[in-house]
Amino acid sequence: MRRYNPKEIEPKWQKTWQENQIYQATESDGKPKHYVLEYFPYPSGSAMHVGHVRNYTIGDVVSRTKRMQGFSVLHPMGWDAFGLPAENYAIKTNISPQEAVAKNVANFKKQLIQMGFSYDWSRELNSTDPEYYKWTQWFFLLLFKKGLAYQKESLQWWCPHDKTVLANEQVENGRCWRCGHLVEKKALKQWFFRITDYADRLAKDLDKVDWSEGIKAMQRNWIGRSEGAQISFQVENSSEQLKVFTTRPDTIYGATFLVLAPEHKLVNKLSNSGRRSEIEKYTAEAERKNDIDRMETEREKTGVFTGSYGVNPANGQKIPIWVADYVLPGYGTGAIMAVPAHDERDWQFAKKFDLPIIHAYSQEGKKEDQSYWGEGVIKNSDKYDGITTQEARKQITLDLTSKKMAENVTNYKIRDWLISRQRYWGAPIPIIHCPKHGAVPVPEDQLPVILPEMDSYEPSGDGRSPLARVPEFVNTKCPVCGEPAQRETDTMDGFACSSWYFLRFADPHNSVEPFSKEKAKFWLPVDDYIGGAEHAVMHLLYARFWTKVMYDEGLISFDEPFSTLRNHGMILAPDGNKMSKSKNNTIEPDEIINQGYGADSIRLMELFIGPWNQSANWSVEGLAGMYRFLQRVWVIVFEFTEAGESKTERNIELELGINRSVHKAIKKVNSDIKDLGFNTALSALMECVNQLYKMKSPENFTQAHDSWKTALENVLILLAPFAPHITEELWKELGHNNSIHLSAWPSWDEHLVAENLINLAIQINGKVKAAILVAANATEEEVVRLARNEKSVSKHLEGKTIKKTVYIPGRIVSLVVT
RNA sequence: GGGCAAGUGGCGGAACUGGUAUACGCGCACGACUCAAAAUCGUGUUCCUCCGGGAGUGAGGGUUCGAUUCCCUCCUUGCCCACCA
Repeated sequence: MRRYNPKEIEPKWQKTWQENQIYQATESDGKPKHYVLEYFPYPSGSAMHVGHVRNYTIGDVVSRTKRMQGFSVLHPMGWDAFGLPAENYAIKTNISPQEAVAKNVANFKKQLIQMGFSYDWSRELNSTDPEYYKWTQWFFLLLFKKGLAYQKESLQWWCPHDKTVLANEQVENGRCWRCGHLVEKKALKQWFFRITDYADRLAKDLDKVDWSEGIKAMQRNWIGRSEGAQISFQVENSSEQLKVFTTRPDTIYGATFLVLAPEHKLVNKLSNSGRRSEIEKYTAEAERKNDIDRMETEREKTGVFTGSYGVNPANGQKIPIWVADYVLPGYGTGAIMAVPAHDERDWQFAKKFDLPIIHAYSQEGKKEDQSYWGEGVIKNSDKYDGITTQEARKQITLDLTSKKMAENVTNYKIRDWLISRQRYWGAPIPIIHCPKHGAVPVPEDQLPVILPEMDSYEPSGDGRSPLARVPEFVNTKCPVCGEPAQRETDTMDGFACSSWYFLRFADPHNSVEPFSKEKAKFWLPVDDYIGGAEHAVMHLLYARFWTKVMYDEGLISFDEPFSTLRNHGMILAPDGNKMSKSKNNTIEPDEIINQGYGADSIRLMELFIGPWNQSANWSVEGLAGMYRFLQRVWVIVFEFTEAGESKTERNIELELGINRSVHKAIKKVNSDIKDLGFNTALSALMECVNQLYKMKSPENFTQAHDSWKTALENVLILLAPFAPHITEELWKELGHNNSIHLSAWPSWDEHLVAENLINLAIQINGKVKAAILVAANATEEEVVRLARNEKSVSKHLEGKTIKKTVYIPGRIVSLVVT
């Protein structure tokens, strides 16, 4: 018998699969389609570790299973290679980003191939390829023409380390999501995508997709839709009205002051001359203040009185107008009505500055000594007293609306997507600035706007892109008038590239359009999108937005790109920490393969370690168990083929045992794999192999040759999606010349799986006292009689009376005695 | 503070729709093979026990003939969001 040596068989089969192109996706074979996609990776300098590999393993098992179950499977791979990590890596290693990407892609690809993943490499794509970013630019122009891309001067998050602006989503706790430096605010003219126009649909359509509640909640939270009213307060002795946004118009009778954000337009106008210097000092301070400080919820409230008053439109009360930085300028109207009795922040502010509070009362009529924001019955509100808060919300808004002092308004926390970056390594924004015609789109036939090669592409930090230093790039002619004009020098956020790549995979080599409508219609939407939760708000939100824009444009016939989203759990280092180069605790598949375990054992470990959607610590010892299991499969198959065919007397009992064991496994693997229960599917296979292992012997192989052969074939097929190399090798050993990965998935015979003798537990007063074997078709009467006569049961029944008997067929007999 | 997960042997975890808790794997112990070791194979492995049993799924209650599973209260951990009115 040959030894099981993964180092020898794995590269061999990887080469054969590639040569025979067995994983190529085709639209024309009449099978139903299934599109499995893993987030396309960012090929960075450091190699992939076993944590990354889990994502691709899950996708590969799904793809392989679906393929064997008769689907035409699209399982592609590409490279999301624009962006800061690639550029920073290139700067650090002193090579060009182009070279850096080529090098890293080659390394990643080698790693993926040696894991035996079944990608259709003929569809490989790279977001930095002009043939790809040509269409990213095309989509930019589509958004521009639809009025969804615009330029605006505003204060933006700026990372002083990476020397570029960042989108809101890319600022984490006041720090840059890439390098971790504290971000600042900088006034710059920037490009935005009007994602806020789609906020409502992006929130609502989450109901249509099969995603985990967690991710949906994160998106809903990020979009932050809230319904309320915009209410106008007349400013006393002025023609100005102060508009505030509130979700609780029902509490308007409890409003005791108004608050403006320091940045609010009316601050200056409403400042009393006597108080002006104090107010200016406060707003200047607020502006200077670090944004993290300002967002700190534990901080003491600060603020200053303007000296002006507003009139409550509901009751005509005059209330003071304050300025405070706990009110945010970018949300709602940048001004609020403060109701200390029903809002914790207003309560704190009122306490701090000794402002009046109209207290809430508990149900027992007790005066509350804190703010109360729950629902209830209205009090102290004139004619609204006695109705519920929900009812009052509607009624008060309605009454104020008729007086033209309010309107229903829906607000969102989400802001427009800041798309421009002042960095070199991105797709150039295809716009030409003409002194006469303003921002003019680059004509479609001039796309792509090629990113020029530069010797020195480091950011300067002056807020301008390095491309501004290339006159041949910048200086051009206006497409409208032909007069001298200048190209836009900012590049696009890398997330633009990844907002449509899943569509390009349907038609990756199309040179006349981003994708053909027919091919996109055939393959999309993605049936299984697999990846980690780190993309919950950024990529997934942006890709949904682009998809809806394309839908509105009639390019595609669906408006949600990912029907099912599968969020896998993270693999942590054995020490329980996240794997990272800096912690020096990464484990790479390469080392394990070199040790001789092989990719198949790694794949098994990735899945057997726990439920696919829960995180787990990598286990070095566990890997040996996977290898042992595979080796047992190896041994049975070889001992079987070496035993030969000599047909002696058939052993019916043995045949039945073999078949039963395998059919049970087929059934279990089928039901588990539907919900990605890979760990339990593998345990069922191990159980089956252990049983077969105990049955095997040279005589038994020849006595039940055909049953053994079918059984082993079925075991190999079930195992093939998990361990593609060893199963392919053993498939050949069993005499097959085609690939196991193109064979049909097995079904099971329910008669073989069903037991005719059932082990039934007997409970007395809820405690298990015994177990009896009964025929599966026994009547209740028989079963109860057998149960009562069982020795360990009858002794508990002596001198007692049975009050109740419960019999659940196939499960339990429960006797209640006194 | 809000949302979403999760808590079961020495460890990773399993348990269908409320029906014999601890499948499968790791580790460990003992045995076989070996001059020996590794590898491999076999047996055992929740805890306590006076060997009759008893306790047991984060804690405490409840519903039920029966609860890891359903309900209530609480504790702990992870992730995401957080002055969004």
